[in-house]
Amino acid sequence: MARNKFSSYHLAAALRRELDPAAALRLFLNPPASATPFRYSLRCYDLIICRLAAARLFPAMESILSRLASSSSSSGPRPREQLLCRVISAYGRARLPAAARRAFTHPAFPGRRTARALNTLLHALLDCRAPLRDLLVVCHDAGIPPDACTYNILMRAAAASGSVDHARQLFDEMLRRGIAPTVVTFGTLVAALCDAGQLEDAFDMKEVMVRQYDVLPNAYVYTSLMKGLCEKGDVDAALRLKEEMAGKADLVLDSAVYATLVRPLFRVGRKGAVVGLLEEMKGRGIVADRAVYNAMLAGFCKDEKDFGGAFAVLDDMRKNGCKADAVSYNTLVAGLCKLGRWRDASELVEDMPRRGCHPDVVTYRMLFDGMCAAGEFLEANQVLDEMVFKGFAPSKDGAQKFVEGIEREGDVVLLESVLCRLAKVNALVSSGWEKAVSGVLNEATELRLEKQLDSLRNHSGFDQCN
DNA sequence: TTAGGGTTAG
Repeated sequence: MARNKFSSYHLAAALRRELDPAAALRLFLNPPASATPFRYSLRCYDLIICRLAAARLFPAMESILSRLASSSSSSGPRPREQLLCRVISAYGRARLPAAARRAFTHPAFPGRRTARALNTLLHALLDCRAPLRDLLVVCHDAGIPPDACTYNILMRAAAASGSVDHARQLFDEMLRRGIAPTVVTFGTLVAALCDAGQLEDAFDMKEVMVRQYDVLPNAYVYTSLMKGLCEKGDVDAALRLKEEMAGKADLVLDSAVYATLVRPLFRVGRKGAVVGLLEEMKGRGIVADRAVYNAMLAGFCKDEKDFGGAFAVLDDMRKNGCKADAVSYNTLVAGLCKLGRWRDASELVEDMPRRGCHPDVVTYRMLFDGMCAAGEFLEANQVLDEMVFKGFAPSKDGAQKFVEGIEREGDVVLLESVLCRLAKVNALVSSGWEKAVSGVLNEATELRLEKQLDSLRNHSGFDQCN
């Protein structure tokens, strides 16, 4: 009988099998009956916390952390810092900086914090767009000796705030403290210099890292430099740099290297060279990813205005097992609308779910704006219906143009319905509707509408619209 | 635990 008992080992296996996080939580809280009180292993805590963190079920995750805190205060193995790092990162990805900071000091993890946890927190805060000074305060307060990774994150924060000089100062500081820079340090610095347009300094850094620090440039360093060259309009120099990479046995070319080159080549009218790049990738066994395809879609739609070519790219993506995302489709929708081809855009949007991608708020806004720009307000009205149903609001400009358009149609009933629907998604701009209303409505209707809209603004009268 | 590439609107 004892052998059949459901142990923490069995629970861990069951948690691994259960893909639905809510079901996994129920399983964790109510393990099948066992003769003795159930003892949770650290592994079970680890599994459920990671699952809840990934699913962003934070309140549930916090309650499990509290249980862990009270259970780990007794003797036994301590929760690993790696788990703490998962929790902190999850809060960073969810843009919850205060929660990330609280997690860092959570009593469920009684062990001493190392640079690893500190670095994870710094990175989470950087994800939340925290300014460099906040990160420096965190470093100071933690009292943990920084390592190269700490400095790399701080340098990136400096660059993100637009100060390459500060990034360089941090580099000097790490050298003074005897911390050896890594290839990531140089990758960060080169990218920062390129973003700031300081290409010469970036190329100097590529030399210095080898000569003075014995660190070889990798694909990250090369890709940043190639992008920098393209932005200066020197695509050929970027292509030469790619050849330099190919000539080095220790370097592996990847999809990112090629993605960097695609749009710049389209921009200068060299789409034939892009075909050559794709062939080259194939020859090297590099699979084109979404970044490469999306760059091609933008090239065909915006530079070439060749929608046959763009749709062919979509087909290639499907054939090659690369799933087009909303951005891929939005690029096409935007291009079509810009040329007044809103019918084609509308057909594509309708077909998106069948193709495995649901239109997002950007898709609808572009289609809506495209129809308004073409003066097709009744068509736009249909799109608005779908948007409101999904809780999407049109852009401020789009809503205004639309209301003005409906006003010109002179259909009072439609105008009333439009204003109500716009109000539902908070897209009512007062200047727009007041102007529209004053043009077409008689005083009594105007007064009634105004009342309705006031009550809508006070979030109390949605039923009046139906 | 840290760095590179692409793209839609506003």
